[in-house]
Amino acid sequence: MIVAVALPIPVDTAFDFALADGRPPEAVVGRRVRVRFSGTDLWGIAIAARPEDAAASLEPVLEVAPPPAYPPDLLEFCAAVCRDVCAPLGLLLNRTLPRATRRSPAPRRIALAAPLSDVLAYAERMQRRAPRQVAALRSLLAATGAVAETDLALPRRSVDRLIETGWVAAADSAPVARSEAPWPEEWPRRGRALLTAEDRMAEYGRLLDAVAADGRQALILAPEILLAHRLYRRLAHGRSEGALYHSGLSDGARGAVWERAAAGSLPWVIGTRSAVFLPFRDLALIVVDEEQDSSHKQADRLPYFHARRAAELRMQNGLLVLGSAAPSAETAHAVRRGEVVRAPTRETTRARSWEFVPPESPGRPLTEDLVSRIGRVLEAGRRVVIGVPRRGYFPAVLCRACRRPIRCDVCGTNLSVGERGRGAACPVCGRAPAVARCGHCASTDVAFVGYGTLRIEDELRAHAPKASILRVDADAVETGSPTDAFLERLEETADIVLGTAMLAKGPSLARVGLVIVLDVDRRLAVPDFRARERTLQYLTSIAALGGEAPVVVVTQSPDRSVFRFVQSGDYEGFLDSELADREAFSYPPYGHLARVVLTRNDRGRREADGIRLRQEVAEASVSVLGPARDAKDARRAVFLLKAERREFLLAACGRLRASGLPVQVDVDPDRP
DNA sequence: AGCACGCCGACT
DNA sequence: GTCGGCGTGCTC
Repeated sequence: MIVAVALPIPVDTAFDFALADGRPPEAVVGRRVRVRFSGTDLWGIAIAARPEDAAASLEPVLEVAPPPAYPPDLLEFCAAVCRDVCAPLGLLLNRTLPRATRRSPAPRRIALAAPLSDVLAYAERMQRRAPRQVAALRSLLAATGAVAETDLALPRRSVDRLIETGWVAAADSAPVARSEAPWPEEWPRRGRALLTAEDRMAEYGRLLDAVAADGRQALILAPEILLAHRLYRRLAHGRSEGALYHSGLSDGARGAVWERAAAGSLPWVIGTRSAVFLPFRDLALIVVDEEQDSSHKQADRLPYFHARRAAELRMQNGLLVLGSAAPSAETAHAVRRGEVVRAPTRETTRARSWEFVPPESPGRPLTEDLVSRIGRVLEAGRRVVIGVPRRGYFPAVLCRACRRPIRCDVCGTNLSVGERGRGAACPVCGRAPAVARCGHCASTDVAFVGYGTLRIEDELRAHAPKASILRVDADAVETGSPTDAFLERLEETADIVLGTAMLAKGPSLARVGLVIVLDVDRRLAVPDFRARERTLQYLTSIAALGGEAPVVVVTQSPDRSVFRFVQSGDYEGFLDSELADREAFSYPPYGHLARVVLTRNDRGRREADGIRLRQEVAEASVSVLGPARDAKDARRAVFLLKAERREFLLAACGRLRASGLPVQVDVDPDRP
């Protein structure tokens, strides 16, 4: 048998190896296999098997791992996702499948997993060498369907061996406990629907119960581990048998969920984007919660895929629910085209008052009026929520003479002041020069400029010394993933909660009397065609933290149209103007983008390759923008490919990847 | 992604 | 004369 193996390397081809241990193809396709490749041992995923050709003299498959494994339909889905984003399949397959671990024994039901004629031939051959395995096979041949392992009265090892070699598979374990919940009549059973209520939890719960009542499976995707945990805590209450799944779990824990999903004994899973690749048997529902959140896009490593789009590809025979109080332009566009239906919204948007006020001065956001309002709110026993755009103390250090930023001698990053009472330091390499000196005019007369969470915290302490203040930013939550304990503090103790964008993902808080958003202009000035959309979404979610509390937004230009739409709650009006803008420049959802990063040390070669890159695309229906300089890495030239039709864009990306140019391709980038 | 090969600058 | 830097190309 020749086995095609997808290796964990960024190439599009699978590599062929030979396997001659007599096992059937079903027992190797989808499994992890070990092979000798380019001088080293590598684990890959077997994606196909075919009978041996006469001439083939290939390296052998050295080892076939026991389950978890990919069922054939899941391999096909993974391939479809990779085709959709022009990414190498081998990386996806190898990063997604949990590694096999020794699992605690659980009672199993097993069934034959290969054609009867093959089983008979194998039993014949193995009669002497493995009599107990053959005995098990004969019992299964005699039975109709699955058999409880305990009924075979054979050593567990023999059955393990049969499962490992693929002759036998774990069958559906105990049937899923069925609830009586009927399918909610206002929900379609298939297609795509948008749910815009601020609190969507109860609706998700009803849907989970309805899916369980049908004996099918449901998946809820959250943009981050923390949010998945929060959904799980609220939805698992009173519902047994479900599971949480994300990349932060151990291989053992992920493998256990994987196997339960494959066996069909798992009615629901709540997880992050990797959960879309679980081997569900019969998926009736996928919910993509906070569908507008860019964390649904895997942007840090290949494959660069978006969980919302993967969920669309995955959901063939059921309902896809997109949940968001402020949907993405992509989803809103699909609603207008009738591809997505609006789900019933039980709760109308909360009535809340919005004010847009200018700061005291550019460097001093809190006006006297705001300070006294904060005091009154605290005195009334209510809390204040404050959104600050940056962490640290002074985000910028400028030369007073030439107004240029002071840069780090070592890495060239602009210096800032990260902690109170400290001097300027490099936020990247940590270097703190004894004397900050301007690299341009050599002046040592520098100005500390702007404000971050720490400086606002200091100011508030001065104004309200008795108030307890909780700061939510990357420094306060350390590893970037707030713990449950941290969230409890957020919910219970603080009079003033202030934080960066991280705060907007927090749980809604009780007793809030005022929400303040500082320097929203910074968000609107980001060079990203989604800046307006993202700003509106940020305002929506931070306002939701405070329930019906009034919101004060500090901005230098209170008359911007986006604020008018926020104030009147006219989200549809905002979308009209936003979609018109996107259409004018063929941005998503009217056009498709790919971000192509070309990395080359030598400037001359980089420029020559840039020209070659344009030649490789050479397609009238795909425009190439750039190269733009990468802010962080001078060796990288960034191009943006834009096309109205996706197939042309994907074809161009495919040519680029095959061209040998040192490029990385990100289809549907979350930023331009 | 690794890993080996190959071609150019600073050392014993 | 070599050691080792990176740029290039290949892997069943």
